[in-house]
Amino acid sequence: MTTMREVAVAAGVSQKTVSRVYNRDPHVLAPTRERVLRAMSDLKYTPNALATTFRAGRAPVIGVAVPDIVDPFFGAIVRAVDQEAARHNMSVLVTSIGEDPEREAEIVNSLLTRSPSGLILASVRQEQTYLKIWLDKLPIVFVDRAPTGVQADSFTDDDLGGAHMATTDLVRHGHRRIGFVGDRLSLPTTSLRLAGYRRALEEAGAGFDQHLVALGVQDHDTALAALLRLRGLDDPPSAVFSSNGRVTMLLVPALKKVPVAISSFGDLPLAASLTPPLTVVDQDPASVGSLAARRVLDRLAHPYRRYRRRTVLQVRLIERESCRS
Amino acid sequence: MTTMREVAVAAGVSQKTVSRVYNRDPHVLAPTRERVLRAMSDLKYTPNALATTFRAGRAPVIGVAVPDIVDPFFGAIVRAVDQEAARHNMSVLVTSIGEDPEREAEIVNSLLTRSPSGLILASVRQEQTYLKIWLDKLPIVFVDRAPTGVQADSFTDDDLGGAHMATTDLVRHGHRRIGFVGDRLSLPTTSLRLAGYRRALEEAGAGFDQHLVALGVQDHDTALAALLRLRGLDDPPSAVFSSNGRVTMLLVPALKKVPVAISSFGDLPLAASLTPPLTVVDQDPASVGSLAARRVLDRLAHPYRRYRRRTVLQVRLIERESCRS
DNA sequence: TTGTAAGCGTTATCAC
DNA sequence: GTGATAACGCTTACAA
Repeated sequence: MTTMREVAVAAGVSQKTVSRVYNRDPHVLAPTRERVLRAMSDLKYTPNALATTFRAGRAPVIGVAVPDIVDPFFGAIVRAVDQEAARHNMSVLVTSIGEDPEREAEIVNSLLTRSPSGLILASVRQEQTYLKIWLDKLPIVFVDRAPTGVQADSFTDDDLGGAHMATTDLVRHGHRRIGFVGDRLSLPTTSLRLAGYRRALEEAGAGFDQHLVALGVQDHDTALAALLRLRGLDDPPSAVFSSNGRVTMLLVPALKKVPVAISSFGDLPLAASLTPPLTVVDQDPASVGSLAARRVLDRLAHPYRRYRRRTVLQVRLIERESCRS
Repeated sequence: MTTMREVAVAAGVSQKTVSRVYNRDPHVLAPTRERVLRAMSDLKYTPNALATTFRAGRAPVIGVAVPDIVDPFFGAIVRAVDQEAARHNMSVLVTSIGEDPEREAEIVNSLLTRSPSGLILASVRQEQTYLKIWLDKLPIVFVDRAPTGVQADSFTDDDLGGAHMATTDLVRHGHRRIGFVGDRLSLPTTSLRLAGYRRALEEAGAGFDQHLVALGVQDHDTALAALLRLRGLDDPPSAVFSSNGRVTMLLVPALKKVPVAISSFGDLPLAASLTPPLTVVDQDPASVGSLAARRVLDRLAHPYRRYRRRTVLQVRLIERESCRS
């Protein structure tokens, strides 16, 4: 790798002049610039990005931490961030947190150690106070789940509204007993969706029944168990509302054994091709990722500008047939 | 952030001694080490990773470039790399290449500019000679698709064998006219799978018919068009073999309009829950990612050791009902 | 307009 | 065993 110093020698100028030319500083005479440019191309000069980064004190990189990059929802967020970042000559440092809240701080801190210029996070924790020491060092933007215990930007979906919409839709299709199947109430998405579900039921005069709430779904076994428990109730539900796409993915195979109408918060890749086609609340993760990335970039470009902290994106119901049954 | 210099002053030693203590150099007297360690914890010393990286000349990072991170196949590779990397205090720089071969070099070169310690690549190009200048600078490992025009490690699946297996299975279910639906023959995966398909047909005495090969599938429209063209043949196929998971994802919705038996190279998230359940060749992308990451790490740890260049992983057929028709 | 010198925080060299 | 000094490649401050 050839360095600025070498280019400087070749062009018969100082290192600083090469730096100026490279960085398009106008204070260089045209002929000088020509000489330097020639030397640069002759020697195939490429700047050492590591040195620039070191100098700058931060890497031209956006860190992204999500529960699971294989989940198409989070995958879409990461891809959108990547595209937005690429436009600004930035790269994306990703990591999958997993579902264990205990490990998050360690994983994210290790990501932050790499001095990214910004962080985009879908936290699996109930509070994120461990991030406090970082808040004044780089822009941190929460996606999908708003922060608790720290002040930071967030782009989330209208969890309450979406759940309300989906539940109301089930009621409209004649369901009175509707189960809620989810993972952990410690996640704001889940608790908000439960709230939306509950409100819809109450508004419909169908009443809220704690027994219809089945939490703790983590894998195929717990998903099946949840459905079996609901079916075993004295007054079993005729439909269930699944609180997120991951849970729905686990629930779908179990529906073969425990058929029941279903509506899902979160779209799935082949939702329309299932039998019956799945009714879902569509979330547009690409927009979330894109907005989050742009916010990071905006904050870097305009450190003192003020922004709206919390942005809630609208969701829409895609009615298909699984809500009937 | 406190620096080594500050720790050195606090402990009354030289900067180099702090460095030695931090790096567990045994050539430090116990009492000296104690003093330094105390100073480090008093001042909450954390090394500046950017400086270390600059010094080292490469970042503790593995670059990963895949066509599309949202594709669960590639997502699983990325996640596996991430897990393996994390164990070695490395991070992962990802990027989605897209499907345009023209853009790959630019995208991957920009990733390489960040000086990752290694690169894992699922190329969308027919040849990768643009990587030649990098080969002696960092370990490059190809996944899913073996390299052409450059010598590098690769972890791929048994494309020919898997396609042969799936096609033979279709024949066993009574199909004689079997279509091949794919994307681009310039991808080694596609051409190898076509070869396996062809060999299976010839071995079965069913003969190979060029008209049964439908390429160019890129989206829902082209997928449907491919099926329609095949159905319109004088002697239409009773089954199709889909050359990869992405194509299958596009084909599945079209099957509603053009029903035909199908078998897919590449598993899908809800393959077993479709109607009919999809017969697939299962690929285990997590192993591919994990092996690739370990190879990168091994090469970094043992620069002069020799390794097998090409590793082909076995695949297995998961028989479900879509192959019947 | 151009150049000199210093410095970012770490590690390597080589004395002592 | 420990430390002074230089070096990595770039940018900033300041001079000329």
